[in-house]
Amino acid sequence: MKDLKVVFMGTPEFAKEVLDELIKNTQVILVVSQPDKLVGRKKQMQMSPVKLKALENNIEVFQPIKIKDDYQKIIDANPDIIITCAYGQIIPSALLNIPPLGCINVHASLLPKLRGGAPIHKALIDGYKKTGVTIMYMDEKMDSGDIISTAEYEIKDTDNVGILHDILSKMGAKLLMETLPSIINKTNKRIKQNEAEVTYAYNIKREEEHIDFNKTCKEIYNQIRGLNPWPVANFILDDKEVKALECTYKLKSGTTAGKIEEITKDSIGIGSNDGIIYLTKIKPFGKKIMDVKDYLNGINNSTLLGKMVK
RNA sequence: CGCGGGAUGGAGCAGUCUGGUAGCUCGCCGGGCUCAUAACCCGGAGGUCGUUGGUUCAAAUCCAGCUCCCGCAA
Repeated sequence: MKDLKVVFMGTPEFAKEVLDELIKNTQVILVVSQPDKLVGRKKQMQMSPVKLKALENNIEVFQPIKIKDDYQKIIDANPDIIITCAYGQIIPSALLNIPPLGCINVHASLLPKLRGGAPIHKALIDGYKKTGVTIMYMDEKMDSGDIISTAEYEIKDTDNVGILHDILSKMGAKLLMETLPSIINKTNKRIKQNEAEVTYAYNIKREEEHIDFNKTCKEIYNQIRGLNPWPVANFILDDKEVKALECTYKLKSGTTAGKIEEITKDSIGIGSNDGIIYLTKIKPFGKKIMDVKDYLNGINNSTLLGKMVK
C-alpha cells in the first residue's frame, strides 16, 4: 500500500482526517481542493483545511474553479486511484475511468440513505437512529455508486453535529484504510444501491436554520443539535436574532407555541406544539456564545416571561 | 472604504444621552443558620472602565484615531 499513487480530492475539516491517513499509508501525489475563498468581514483569503494539511506535508495542491472543465492536471499525475471525500464539486465522468483502480468516495452516511452534502446535519435533524460512513465507487450521479464497505454508528440522544462529525470523520478514515487493501488486490465487494431506499441530505438552507416553535419538542431539539456548532439554529426575540445552541425539553399540554412560558435559574422555557423547550446555551445578538444562566444574570429584572418569540 | 452589534473585577450586565465617590445579578473566599442544601443571613477579596491622544478643575461618560470580538451580506 505504501507505493499506491493517490490523488486525493477533498475540502473541509471532515476530509482532513482521511487525507491524514492516506499521507501516512500511501503516496499522495496530488491534492485537489476547492479554491481559496474570501471570508469574513476582513475579506481575507482562507485556505481549506485539506489544502493546509497538504501544504504541511509538501504535497502539491490543485484548485480548479470548475473541475468540470479543468482536470487535465489530474490525468497527467497518472494516479493508481482517485479518492474523494467531501470535495464539493461533481467529478467529471471523463475522470472516472482514468485510474486503474477507479475513483472511490468516502461518504458520511449509510448509503443509500442521505445522499448529498449535509448527511451529518440531516441525520440528526431528521432523527435518524443510526448513521455511519460508506466507502463507494463514484459514478455520474451524486453519491449513487456501488458500495464497497460501510461502518455503522448508533446515534446518541446527546450527539450534535460537532460530536458526530468528529466520530464519523475518524470512522471514515479508519474504514478506508481497512478497505483499501481489498480494493488494491480487487477482492472488494461491490454492492448496488437500493434505489427504493434513497433519501437525500441537501445542503442546509438559511431558512432551515430558523426555529418554528409550532413544531414538536423532539423536532426542535433535533434541529438545534443538528445545527450545532454549525450553522446554528436561530429565532427572533425583541426583533433581534438569537442563536440557540443547546436545549432540553419537557412534554406538556396547554403551552402556547413561541411564548416564553417559564424562566428557571439556568434556562429559558419556550412553548412548542407539545411542550416546553428549555434553552440552556444561546448567542444573543452581537454577543458571544454563553450559558443562559449567564444571560439571565445580566438582564436582571426579567421582563422575559410571557413574551413571544418568532 | 458593504451593513450592523459589542469591549466596564473571574462570568453576564447597568451606568455613557445630561462629565462629579465603580453599581447590579452571579461566582469565589470567610463566618452563620440548618438534619441538610444548589436555599437563606452576615462579612470580605477582586476593576489604571479595550488602547492612544485631545477637551476639561474633573472623563467609563464628550471629541478624534487605533486594536480586538461577534452577526449579516458576499
